[in-house]
Amino acid sequence: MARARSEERRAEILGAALEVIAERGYRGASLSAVAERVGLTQQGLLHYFPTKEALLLAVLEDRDRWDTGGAPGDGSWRPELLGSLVEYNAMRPGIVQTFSALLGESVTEDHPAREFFTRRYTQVRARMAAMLRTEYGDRLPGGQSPEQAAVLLVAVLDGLQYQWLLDPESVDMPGAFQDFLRLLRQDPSPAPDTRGDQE
Amino acid sequence: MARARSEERRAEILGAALEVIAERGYRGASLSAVAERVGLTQQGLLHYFPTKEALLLAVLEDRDRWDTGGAPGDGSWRPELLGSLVEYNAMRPGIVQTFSALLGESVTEDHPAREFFTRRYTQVRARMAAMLRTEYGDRLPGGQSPEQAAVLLVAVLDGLQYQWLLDPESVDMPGAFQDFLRLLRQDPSPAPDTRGDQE
DNA sequence: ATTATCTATAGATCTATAGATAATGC
DNA sequence: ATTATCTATAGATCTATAGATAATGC
Repeated sequence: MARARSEERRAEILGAALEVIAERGYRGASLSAVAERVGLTQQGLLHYFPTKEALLLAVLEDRDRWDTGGAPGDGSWRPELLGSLVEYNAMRPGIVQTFSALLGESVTEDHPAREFFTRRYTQVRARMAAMLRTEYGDRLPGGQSPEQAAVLLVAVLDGLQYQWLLDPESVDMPGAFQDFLRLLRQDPSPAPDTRGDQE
Repeated sequence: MARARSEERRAEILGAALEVIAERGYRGASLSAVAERVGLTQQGLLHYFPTKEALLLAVLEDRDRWDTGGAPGDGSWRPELLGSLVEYNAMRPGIVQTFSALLGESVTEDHPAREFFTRRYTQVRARMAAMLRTEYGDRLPGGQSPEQAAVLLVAVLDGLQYQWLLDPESVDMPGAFQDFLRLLRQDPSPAPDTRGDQE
């Protein structure tokens, strides 16, 4: 049972770290703040993760397993599922904020998450390209290769998150993403436009 | 002449701050690091900007004046000019990095740049929408309203910057942006695809 | 007088190490 | 024995304030 208890504690700590990082970023997050949330002293926390950097990397790995774990290996993805993912994210600003804050910091020198994100984006682009190829073949309706469209797809996902986090009233993230999917499909259908930016 | 000297010094400091923020973000940037680059002590620097936050806000205002100043009020923008802007940015990773790092941090609680970015994005979306309306009227070729397209346009600009900063070898930022413009135009032209993500 | 800088320093943090103590598992 | 925590603390920083000193402008 000791192992199980320990794992539980670790998971609690990771959860608290996720929150604190969402609020203050990695550099702004202090070990004490994380420790306090799980009722430990800062030194007690270091028993589970030997350094602050180790804690961050554990958070990233954990989240990555979660996010990637939900979806099977490669093949079975479809663009519509991505739409649902965005809708899901729109209900969990905390997680989105953690990742957006870390992504922003990660472009900074010697940031411990930099390598993680670099690798991850390479993977995600490849996965998206594979999905688009399955869906559309070697050319999308608009003439782009799946690889070309994949970079844009990922850019839209990230870019929308920042606009949405800063101003959720004005930016309908899921709706905008649907617009983008329609654009890729070259589908000149309804395109409701029942939303904002009317400030 | 005293005023001029002083203004010069301020400008030097703003430049140094821009660099340090690019390297470490705002929270990670120390006043000493900025001061050192202009040959001042940290306390000497505080003679020009009374607090760290004031320095950040001055950097943002300064840059904003620059970026916005280059282009006239509203009307005369065209999508092609945006393409050139992206090409220009691709040659100045430092500036892009400063802004990307700050944008990332800004979604974090109580961040002094948050309000600035929120306001700025509202403005930028409005400006882009106006540009698209001038170019295409009330519906783009793909059926989107200018407002709908504007959110996506801005998202693509930001999102591409992160992917490019993390992995400039694999991501052709200007090329990808051109792909996006073609997508908006529904222009199934060449779409060269002479580039990467082949890792 | 005002402006530009400096030294000294208060007062907060922050991460990480050392080592004690209690509890748990065999 | 090992695991979980704690107290004490070293050693770095960091921002900001106070007040001195030199230089500049009138």
